[in-house]
Amino acid sequence: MTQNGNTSIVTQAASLSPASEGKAPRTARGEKTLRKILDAALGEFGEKGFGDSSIVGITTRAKVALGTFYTYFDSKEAVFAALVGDMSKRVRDHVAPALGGARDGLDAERLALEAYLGFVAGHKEVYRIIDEAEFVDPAGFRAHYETTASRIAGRLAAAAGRGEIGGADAFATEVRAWAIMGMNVFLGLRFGVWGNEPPAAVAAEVNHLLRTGLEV
Amino acid sequence: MTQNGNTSIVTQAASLSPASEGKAPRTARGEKTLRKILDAALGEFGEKGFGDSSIVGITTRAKVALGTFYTYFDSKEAVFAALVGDMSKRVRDHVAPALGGARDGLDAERLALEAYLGFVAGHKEVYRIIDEAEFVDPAGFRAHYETTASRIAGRLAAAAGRGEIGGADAFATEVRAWAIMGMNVFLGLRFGVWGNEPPAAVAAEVNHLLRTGLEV
DNA sequence: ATGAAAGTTGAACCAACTTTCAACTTGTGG
DNA sequence: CCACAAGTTGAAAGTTGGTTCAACTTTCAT
Repeated sequence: MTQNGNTSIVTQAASLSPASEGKAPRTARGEKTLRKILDAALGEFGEKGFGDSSIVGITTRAKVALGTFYTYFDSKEAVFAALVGDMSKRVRDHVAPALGGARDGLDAERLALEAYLGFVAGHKEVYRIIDEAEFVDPAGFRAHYETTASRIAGRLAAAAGRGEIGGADAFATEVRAWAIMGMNVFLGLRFGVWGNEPPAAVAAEVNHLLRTGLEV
Repeated sequence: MTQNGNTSIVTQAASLSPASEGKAPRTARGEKTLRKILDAALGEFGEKGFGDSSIVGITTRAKVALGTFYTYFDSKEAVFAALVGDMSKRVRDHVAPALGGARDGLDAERLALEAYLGFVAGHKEVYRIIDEAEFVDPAGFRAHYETTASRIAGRLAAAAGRGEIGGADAFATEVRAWAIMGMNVFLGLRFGVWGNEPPAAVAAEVNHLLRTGLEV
């Protein structure tokens, strides 16, 4: 339940290996070790949270010596920050392709929520890392949500441009974007992390709300 | 900016002094000390976050000896949990009265958001404590949001009963409630904690969305 | 007034981590 | 095939901060 079958979620994140300043691996061996550490860190942080995690815990999981950790990172905070970046990208990369078959702007939001809920259910650790970033890596946290909100706002503006939804100035658009993002995140917590209700059902209900509102 | 003028937000929370099991104060003096510790803890946690806070930091702020802390609490986690309970109640107590003059069910939600935004702007520490509870006091965190969601769901059900909004089964009502709550929390972060846009403007925009949706 | 209960104090103890480092191993380019 | 750079190792030093406790002070009921 805690971990997904795939051992290396980080590995999939291709080239980007954001180690600490001036600590990038220079050989294939080093790169492999760095990945092992990142994977282990994801597991450790996801399971225990930042506070109860330790570097020994990470290196033990990664099956490398304690000192090796410092070859790639300056501190516990640094690995965490690296992970936040990776996870942020990972969520984006999972949701983006789902928008392809959208019939209109609001359908895109429905698909986005559905994809997000599915992702969260399968990767609770990722949800947790991003949430905890508020306290461990505030800059990364803020960057993640501001980027996400901008993306939503962009979609809304496009839909407004196509005459699908009511137009709005910059302020109203930002309010709408943050509202939608907040909905998504909390629905992810309730129906993805805590419960496991079918994403499509949740997304459908939300889409109805988004389209026509609640008033009779 | 960090702290509000009022020294003792906890003090206002009247009687409830949720110290650790079997550690309730039995005299007036003890009660006063407990309040000093709770106030200091709120300041410490709100400023530094749980991880960077220390019990020495708390007792220093409270101007009591280190050992005194353990007269009322079993651990750092225990004070935090006590605070989460207090803060949860505090938010509720600030929002509830604002609903009084609502014209209808959805107007109540508008007023609730407006009151919440105002509260958050003035008490960023409270927002932070509740958010960090996800990792320090998961049970308290969950209780807070489940309670809040139930309250919103109750209001929606009542509005539906009065024929103001479209009816919905239990599932749909819960989805709606969590969606509204998520919106509120994220708007609180963006426009209350990070920015300070006028609550009324934000709430008005959201209410429009909630009433008639985005579709033209 | 008085003694038992409640509360306060802070030095000292201790467990848990982070971080460093000098020796050792592996891989690779010339 | 050799030499040097890159990477790895884990014991040990160093730090931090939570928790304990026995002595001391204050409160309050009788």
